[in-house]
Amino acid sequence: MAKELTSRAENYSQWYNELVIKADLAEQSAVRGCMVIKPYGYAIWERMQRELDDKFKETGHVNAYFPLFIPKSFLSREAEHVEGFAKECAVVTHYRLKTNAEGNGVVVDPEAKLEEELIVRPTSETIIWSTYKNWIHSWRDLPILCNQWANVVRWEMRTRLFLRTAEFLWQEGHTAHATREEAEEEAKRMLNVYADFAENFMAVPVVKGVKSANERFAGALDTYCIEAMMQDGKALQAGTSHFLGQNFAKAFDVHFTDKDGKEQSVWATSWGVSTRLMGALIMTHSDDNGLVLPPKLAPDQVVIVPIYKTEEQRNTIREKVEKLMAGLKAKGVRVKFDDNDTKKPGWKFAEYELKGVPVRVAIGARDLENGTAEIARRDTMEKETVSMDGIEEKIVALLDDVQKNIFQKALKYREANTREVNSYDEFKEEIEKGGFLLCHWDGTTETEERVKAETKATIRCIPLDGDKTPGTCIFTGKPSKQRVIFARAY
RNA sequence: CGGGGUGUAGCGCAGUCCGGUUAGCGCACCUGCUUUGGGAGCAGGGGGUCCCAGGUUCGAAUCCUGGUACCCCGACCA
Repeated sequence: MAKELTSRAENYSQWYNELVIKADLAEQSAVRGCMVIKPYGYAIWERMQRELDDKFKETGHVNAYFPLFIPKSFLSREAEHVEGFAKECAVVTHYRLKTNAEGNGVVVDPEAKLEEELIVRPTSETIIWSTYKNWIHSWRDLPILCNQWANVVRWEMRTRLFLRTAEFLWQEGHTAHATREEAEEEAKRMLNVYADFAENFMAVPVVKGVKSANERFAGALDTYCIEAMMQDGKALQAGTSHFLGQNFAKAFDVHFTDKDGKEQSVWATSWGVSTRLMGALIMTHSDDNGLVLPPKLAPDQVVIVPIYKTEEQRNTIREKVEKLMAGLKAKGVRVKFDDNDTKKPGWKFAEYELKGVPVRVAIGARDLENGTAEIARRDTMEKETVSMDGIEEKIVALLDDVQKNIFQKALKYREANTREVNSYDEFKEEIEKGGFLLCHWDGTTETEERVKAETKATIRCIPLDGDKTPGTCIFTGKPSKQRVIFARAY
C-alpha cells in the first residue's frame, strides 16, 4: 500500500474510478451524476444497512417512511435550512406529458402545471416535522425516535462517484424530545453508534468531533461528526448527527403540553450516513489489487476455489469442500464455493482479490494427496498450506485477524499523518503533505474562512476526546480552548 | 457559470494536422482443439448511422459552420 502512495494521491480520482468500476461495484449512469450500484456493490451496502438497522433498534428506534416530494412552501419555513439546500434542489413543476403535436415523442403538457412545485427531498426534516406536528401534543407522546431508509437528491454542481452523487441512498433519523438535555444526549448517542460501526464493523478509524459554525448543518445548533482519513491523506466526513435545538419545532409549530400544563417547543435531532460510506471503505482499505473488505462486512468472507484436471478430481474435491462448507457455516462463516467450470483458477484468484474477499481457500490434486489446502488472506496477500484437520478454526481465527489488522493498519496510517502545528508558516508547509493538522484556532468563522481561501484546508472537527489544553491561535494569536483538526477534505 | 479536453464495435483506443482502396488495433464475445496451482495458447468468426445537422468537394471519420453529450479543473456540497 505504501508503494507509490504519492503518485497515487496525484492520480487518486482516476485510480479510484477505475478500481470501482473494475471491482464491479458501481458505474455512473446516463442520468447526470447518478450512480448505478451493481449487485455486488449493493450486497455490501445491504450488509451495512442490516448492521446499522440492528443498532438503531437496539437504541430504541423504529423505521418509518415519509414522502419523496416536499411542497416548496415547506422548505421555506426554516430560514437557514432553505438557505443551505436551495441551490441544489430538483423541482417538479408538471404532472403530465402528452404526445408531441409536431410528430413523434412526448412533450411536457403545459396544461398540467402544478399549482405548487414539489421538491425532490434533499433531506426530510421539513416534511417529517410537518408530520410530527400532528403526532405530538403531550409530553406523553415524546420521545419520537424514527429512522427512514431512503434516497435523496442533491443537484450538486460537481459530482464524484460514491462521495457526491446527485442521488444517493442513506438513512436519516429524526427524533423529537421533551428536553434539551435529552436531545443532546440522543445526538451524541447516535454519533457513538456511527463511530462504533465505522471502527468495529467497517474497520475504518474515525475521529469523533463537533463541527465549527461554518461547517454546521443548515438549521442545526450543533453538528457532531465522524471524520476519517483516506489513503491520500484527505479527510472524509463519514457520518453526522445534528442537535437541531428548537429551530424546526418553532418553524413547524410543533408544541406539546408538559407535566406542569405549560406549552413547550419540542427539541430535535437528526442523523444520517449514506452510500458515501462505500467510498470511505474503498478509499481506506483498497490497494492496487482491488478492494479489501473487512470480514464482518464482506458479503462472502471465504471463497473456495477448486483446482482439478479430471472430472474425478473435481468430484473428490467437491465432497471435501461440502464437509468444509458445512463446518464453516455452522461457525457462522459466510462461505462461497466457486466451482464454475468456465473460469480458470488463476482468473478466479484475481477476481476475488478485486472483490476484496478476505480469505481464499484453494484445494487441488496436490492437496488431495497430502490432506491439505492453501489458505490466502487478502489484506497481506500471504499464502499458507495447512492441514485439513482443524482448518475451520484456522479460518475463523484468520478472519478475526484480518478484521483487526486492517483496522490497525488504517489507524497507524492516520496516526503517522496527524501532526501538531504551531505556526501559520508551518501550517502552509505541512498542509501540502496531506493528513490532519492539529492546531490552535481562535474559534472565529473569519479565521477559518481566511485559512480556507488561502490553503483549501477546513476545520474537519473540534475533537471530543483527547487533549484539551488551551493555547493561542496560530493564525491570529488570540486565545484558543483546544486544538482542532484542519485538513483538506473530499 | 468560467477554463480545458473528448465523442470511431460492449469497453479502451489509433486514424483527423496533410480528404483518396473494403475504417483499424487491444480487450471482451462466438466456434473448435489443446489447456487448468496466479487473469491460458493456437486457428477461425461475428459485431460500425465514425455524436447530430448542414455546408465545401468527383470523393469527408478527416476540412468549414452550428448544435449536442460526456469527462477533467474551479465556485457549491455529505
